[in-house]
Amino acid sequence: MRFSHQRETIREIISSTNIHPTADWIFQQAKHKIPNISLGTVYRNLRQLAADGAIRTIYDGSVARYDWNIEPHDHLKCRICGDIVDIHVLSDDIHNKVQKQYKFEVDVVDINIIGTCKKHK
Amino acid sequence: MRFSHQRETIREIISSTNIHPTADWIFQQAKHKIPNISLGTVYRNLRQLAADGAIRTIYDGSVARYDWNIEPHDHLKCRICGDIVDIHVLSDDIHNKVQKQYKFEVDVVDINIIGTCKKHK
DNA sequence: ATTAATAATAGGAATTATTACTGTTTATTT
DNA sequence: AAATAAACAGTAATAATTCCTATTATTAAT
Repeated sequence: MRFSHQRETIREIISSTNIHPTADWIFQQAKHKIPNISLGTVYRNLRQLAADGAIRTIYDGSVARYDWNIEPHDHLKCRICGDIVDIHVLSDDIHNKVQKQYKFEVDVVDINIIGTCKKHK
Repeated sequence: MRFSHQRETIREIISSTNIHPTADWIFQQAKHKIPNISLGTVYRNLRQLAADGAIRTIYDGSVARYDWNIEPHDHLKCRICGDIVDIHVLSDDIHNKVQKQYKFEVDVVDINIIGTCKKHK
C-alpha cells in the first residue's frame, strides 16, 4: 500500500478520539484538514486500513464505527447517551469452550453489552 | 395490536426456519402465500414484532436478520458458508461482572463468534 | 532530475437496506 | 350496519456504502 496524505489524515483522526466515530464523522473532521477530500476516499481508506489490521470496524446496530484500538476488547453501549466504551471481559474461556464444544475454529469473539451507564441511572 | 393476515404469515415464516433470515428473504417467502404483499409491510411488521418481543433482531455486520428464538442466546457465524447457529455461552457471569465493575445497568449481553465451522476445516 | 507505471483521488452515479407517505382496505367496536 | 382507526399496497425518499471514470500523485527506474 502506497503512502497517501488522505489515508494518513484519516488514520490520525481515528487515533485521536475514543468516540468510535462513524465514516461520516471522520469525513467531517477530515474536511477541516483537506477541504476537498471526498466521502468515497474516506470509505475506501477505512476499508483498506481495516483490511490491513490498522483499525477495527465495529457495528453499532447496522451502522459501522471505527476503533483505533486493535487489541482484543469488548464494548459497552449506553442506551441513553449512545456512548460506547471499551472494556475487557476476558473472553479466552469463551474462545476455548466454543472451540471444543462446537468444533468451531474461532476467529473473533465479539461481545457487545447494551444498557445504561452510571451517568444515567 | 390488531390482527393481520400479513403479520401472521410473516411470523410463521420466521418460526419455520433456523437460517436467521433477512427482511428480503422473508418478503420472497411471503409472496408465495400473499402475492401482492409489499416490502414495506414486511419491514413494518418486523419492527412491530420485534418491539413486541415476539421475535429478535440480530445484526450480521450491517444487515438485519430475524430470529424466532427470543430466549437469551448467542450466535456462531461461519466465515465460509455464512451460516449462523444459535449457541449458549452462559453470559450471566459477564452480566454480573460488568454490572459491578463498571456500575453499568446491563440490559443485553450480545455475543457473536466469527470463525470457521466444522464443515470447512 | 525525468519519465513511466499505476495506486489513489475527487466527484458523482449507482446500489442496497430501510423508512416515510398517501390514498385505500380491513379488522374491530359501537 | 356504520364508524373508527390500524394496517395495507404501492411508491417515493433517505441513509449508508460502493462503484465508476477521468485526473493527480507517489514510487521506481532511468
